[in-house]
Amino acid sequence: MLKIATWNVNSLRVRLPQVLRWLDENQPNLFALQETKVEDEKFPHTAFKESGYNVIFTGQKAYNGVAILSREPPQNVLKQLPLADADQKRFIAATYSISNGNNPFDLRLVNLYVPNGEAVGSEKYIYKLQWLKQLEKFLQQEIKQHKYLVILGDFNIAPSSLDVYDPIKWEGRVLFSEPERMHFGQLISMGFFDALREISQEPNTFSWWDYRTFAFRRNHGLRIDHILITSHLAKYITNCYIDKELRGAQQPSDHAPVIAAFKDVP
DNA sequence: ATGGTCGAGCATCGA
Repeated sequence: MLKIATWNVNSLRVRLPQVLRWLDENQPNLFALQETKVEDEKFPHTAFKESGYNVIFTGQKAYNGVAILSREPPQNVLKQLPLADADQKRFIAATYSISNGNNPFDLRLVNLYVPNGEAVGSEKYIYKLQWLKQLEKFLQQEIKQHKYLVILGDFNIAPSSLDVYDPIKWEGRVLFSEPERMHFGQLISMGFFDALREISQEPNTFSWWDYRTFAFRRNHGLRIDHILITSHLAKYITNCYIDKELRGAQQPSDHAPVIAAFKDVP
């Protein structure tokens, strides 16, 4: 049994009690976090060690920042997307030896905080598309080298109209524009599987709701947080779901965690 | 109706 999860926490220091409680209750092997919004010197690593988790992170003041909590120790850690902006801390990857009964295998985990893009046509939008292009170049190499490869995090892309509460209103807007969806489709044609869609085709399954306009209460959300897996893992997936409970908690992140579970690989 | 609310860190920016 292997459990992998991702959550955009929107400030790790504010959400730390929620992260620790969620870890204790769910016991994932691997937990990817985005928008930690904390410099490395101020990262709260001791709290995770006390919970029995290894942690790797790369962050900066006020914006961005990613981390991976893991039961297994990290190997071959990479803290930057090659050929992308090194000033924005949006990428961290590592390899983990998964026990898998008595038949261990190496799993490569790539944790992303894809640029938001602000508005279609803006400078930030162009930066987002360039960043995604570099990601695809990187993953074309990575997928050759790693049989068990997982790409997860906040992609800031809703892949299809099933993933948007009002697709007509959202058509052509940032997070749901055609070029962004094409990039997501590129990852699928590269050989990745959308873990949630391996389990369920339900519409209105969202991972992010705007803080404004009572969006969560009205389920006005988008599914922009994803777990992508190679076919070798897709064969053994047993469950994938979004834990909406945390979004309804006191002082919530605007995102909810996504969780995927796998049975042992023969 | 181009608003609204968070978080970081102290005026505004980013989402």
